[in-house]
Amino acid sequence: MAKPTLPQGTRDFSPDTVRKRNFILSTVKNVFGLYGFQPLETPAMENLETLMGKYGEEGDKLIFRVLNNGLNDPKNIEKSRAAFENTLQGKNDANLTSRALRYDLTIPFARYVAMNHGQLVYPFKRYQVQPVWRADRPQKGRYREFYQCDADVVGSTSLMNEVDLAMIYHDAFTALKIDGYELRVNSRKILAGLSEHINAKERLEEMTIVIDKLDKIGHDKVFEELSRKGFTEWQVKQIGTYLNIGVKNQNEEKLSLVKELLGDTGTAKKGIAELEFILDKVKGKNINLVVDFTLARGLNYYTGIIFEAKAPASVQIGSIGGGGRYDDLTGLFGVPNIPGVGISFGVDRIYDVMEEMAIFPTSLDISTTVLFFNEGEEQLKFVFEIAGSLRKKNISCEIYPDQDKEEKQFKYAVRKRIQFIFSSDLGNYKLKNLVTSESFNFTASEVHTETFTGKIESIISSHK
RNA sequence: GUGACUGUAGCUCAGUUGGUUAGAGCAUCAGAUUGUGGUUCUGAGGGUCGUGGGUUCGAGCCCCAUCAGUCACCCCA
Repeated sequence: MAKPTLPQGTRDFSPDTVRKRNFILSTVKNVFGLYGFQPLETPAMENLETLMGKYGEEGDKLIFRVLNNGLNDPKNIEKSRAAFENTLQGKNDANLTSRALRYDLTIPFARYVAMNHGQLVYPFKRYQVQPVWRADRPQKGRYREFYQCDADVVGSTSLMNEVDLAMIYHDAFTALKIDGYELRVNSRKILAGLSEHINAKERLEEMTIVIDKLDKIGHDKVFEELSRKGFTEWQVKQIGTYLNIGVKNQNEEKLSLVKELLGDTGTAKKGIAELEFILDKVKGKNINLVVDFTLARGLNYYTGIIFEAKAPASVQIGSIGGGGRYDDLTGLFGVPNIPGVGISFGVDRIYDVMEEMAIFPTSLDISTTVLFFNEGEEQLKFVFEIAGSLRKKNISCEIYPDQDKEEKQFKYAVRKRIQFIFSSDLGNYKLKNLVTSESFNFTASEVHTETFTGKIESIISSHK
């Protein structure tokens, strides 16, 4: 038997990690719920056809395909062989692979909306937390299997949806105690306005992709790349003026400067109005919303407001979430005119941020609340009853299964980070808090009364 | 897909210009000690040195191939 290993780019998650991640997810899901979003799940696999062509040429290559079964069935062999030949030519052939693992949550959602658009109640607000798979080559912080956590609202063009989503970011990060996070906001319409302003309307996408790299490669390289792509000196200079506005401090100041620069285009005006609407609505909400004209976001289907959530500068992790508005979610599936806006939380990165800031609640470090030592048949019968009563009170507890040496049972409790142990050695009944080292002793007569479970319960709940 | 680097015990790593029987710490297990908290001591198990070739009297070490992993580019979360 060969050594067991994991497929490239996948991870096991240990109990400690899962507890912490569940804390993040339940906090975020709870906030989604408070804003009227409903949970949705879609299958791990979609028909390959559903996914192909939705993520660009590069994206198609990164889709994990699932091999069909029964290729070697005698009646299929000729078909299989032909399909394989097609595949070698770089074509898809449903006779070889007709299904694939989901690549993101947006396209399956679009597929769901397109399939059910007659039945859905609009505006339809859903959140979805599931793993996705990419056949990318993994590297630091990038995996072939990872979780996405999305919330979208479709069927409404109202900017109140954007306001809600901004508040969701704020409420979730506040609940997680990620102080110092920053929510950047921009509008694609302003970028579109910029492209009109420099007479390069048709090159919006190209320009956006370069601007999006600003954070990583810096102003100089961005200008270089723009020149290399054939933007004229004047155009690059205008883009430079635009990008410099982002350096100014106050949102109002930035808006007035961008009005000066791009106010001559109707598109930019609309974008500015969008930003002003959102800023006005969240005024006084203590939300750290920062207008950032350099924010572009790589994905090209955004058409309006775009968001990016940044981790506190002290942790140097960067983006922990993002999203934006799109005009037409389901057009590709034959159902036109369903606009939407959505956001995503980067769960893995949020985990890293919280780990680095050391802000996970300490209660997450405790696995079981009480361990009952195993000290023989007679005690076992007794503690089994107590354990049962505590569980009914929703207090987690376990009885050590074997009558091992006390030291071994003790070590188990310490290593598993159990908060309390209960032992009854030689008629000396004791509940001990391993976190604070406090002990509570009981006499045999005390222990065998009906109120005893209640006593334990109150000790435990006062130490939470 | 392109490039660079790394593969020695369950884990982290030593291993000299190529030279007897490949080591340490941690972890595991057993025993002893300790009479109340992760102690200490002793011992044991555990390795085809990623795999396959080659050079050599002799390879963990040198050469070639191959596989795996890590990192960077592209792209993205």
